[in-house]
Amino acid sequence: MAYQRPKGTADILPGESEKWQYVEATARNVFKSYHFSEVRTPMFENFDVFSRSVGDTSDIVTKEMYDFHDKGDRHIVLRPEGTAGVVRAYVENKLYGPEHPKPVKVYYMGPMFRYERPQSGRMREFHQIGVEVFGSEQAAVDVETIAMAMDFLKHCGLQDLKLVINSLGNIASRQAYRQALIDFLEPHFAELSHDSQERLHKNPLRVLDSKDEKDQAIVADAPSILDYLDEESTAHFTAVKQLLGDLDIPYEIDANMVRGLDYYNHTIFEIMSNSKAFGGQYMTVCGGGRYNGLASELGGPETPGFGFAMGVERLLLIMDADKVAMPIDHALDVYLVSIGDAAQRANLKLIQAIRQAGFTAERDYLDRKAKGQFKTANRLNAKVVLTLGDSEVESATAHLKNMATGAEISVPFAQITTDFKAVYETVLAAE
RNA sequence: GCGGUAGUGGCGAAGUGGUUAACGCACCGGAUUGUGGCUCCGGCACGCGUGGGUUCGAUUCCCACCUACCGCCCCA
Repeated sequence: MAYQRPKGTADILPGESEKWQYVEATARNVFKSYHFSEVRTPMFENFDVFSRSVGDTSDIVTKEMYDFHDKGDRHIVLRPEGTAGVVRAYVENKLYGPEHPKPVKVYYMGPMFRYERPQSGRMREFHQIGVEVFGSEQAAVDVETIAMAMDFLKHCGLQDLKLVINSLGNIASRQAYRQALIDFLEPHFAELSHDSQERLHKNPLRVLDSKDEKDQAIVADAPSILDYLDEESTAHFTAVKQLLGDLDIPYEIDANMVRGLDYYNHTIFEIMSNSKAFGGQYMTVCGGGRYNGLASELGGPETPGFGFAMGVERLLLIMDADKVAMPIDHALDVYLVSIGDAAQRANLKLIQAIRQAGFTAERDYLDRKAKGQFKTANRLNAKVVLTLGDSEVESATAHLKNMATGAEISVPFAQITTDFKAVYETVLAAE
């Protein structure tokens, strides 16, 4: 094989691309009903946009970014996630200005890049559908946005979803907890896994997330962040839980759940699926939360924010495993069969007229025999086949065959070019 | 970054240190000068992931690399 696609990338071919379109269209529809608008930001940003926002001790920044220096010696990175760029755009374009009604609600969909070892549901170039809401601290924003994510996944046919929430509290609460956690873990330092030792001082919350058994045993007795929430943080989290209850959205609280990105505070959540696609294990399809303070971190005014992102590859994996039926439209209205050069020429005008009339039409381009052309028409599921040979060209009349019934009728060219809709209906009615 | 498994035509899949690399599906052609299904006949890998090495000879043995899949790490 002369050329191969880069490791961890995929070609999304016809047959597969229709599924992507369906998922994307579903997202647009659902998001529209919540009054979100699309935003499109660059696929690469300055390095600082991510190191500032995602956190320079995060795994994403320390080892997973596709970064390089361009010909102007700018330090560029292919975006590893969507939020930072959207926040940058929000600030740079002053969407915080008074002429923009608050909250500003946007969604995006597109490729993200992380330098990782590919696995099922994890690619180096992968795709996310995400949303961001700027300008409101209200718990209703958290809850409605979570509800929208659930809504979307249900529209995609997903069953058995589990919503897990937690609160990281505001900056003060988080700082207090961070210290408490360090104080708790330090006596156990020698027993911790290597990774957790590394993280203890850089990002102790991540130790909570460790899958190492010994770490988990230690962490089991660690203080809970929920006990360190101050009054404001508690009030917010309580409101979130109440509103989820009002909407009858079931959820679990996992006080050990953290996020890989540093910018989160207050509510964080994940939506998980235990689909066969992941061997019955729970796998996260959607993750997000609140990120008050990120906009100011990127040079804008203090602005509360809330958002989520979901992995399209993972979503599609689940939909495949769960055999979700997608209404994919492959309909071909007309296939044109022509025998001989004169017929081919005549067909050109007819097929264009048919397409202009709003019908889907295909023909043969390989000079195949009539039989071969009919076989193709059949395989493409053409509803009607229009046949043309020398005699038809002479009489300026085409044969139209109803492929379902086998009935055939003759129609003058003039009628086909001027009113194909009527012709088509006549053929379909032919027994 | 670490560990494991694998890589033969468009797809699935057999196979061997040595003349022409099974078979199935798909596709193309013919039987049927211009009509879909079935059947029958015929065609379809100068090649066995890539590059080296061993050998008189390698798809088969050895090494490296690449890629995919699974797990770790982490995440969507």
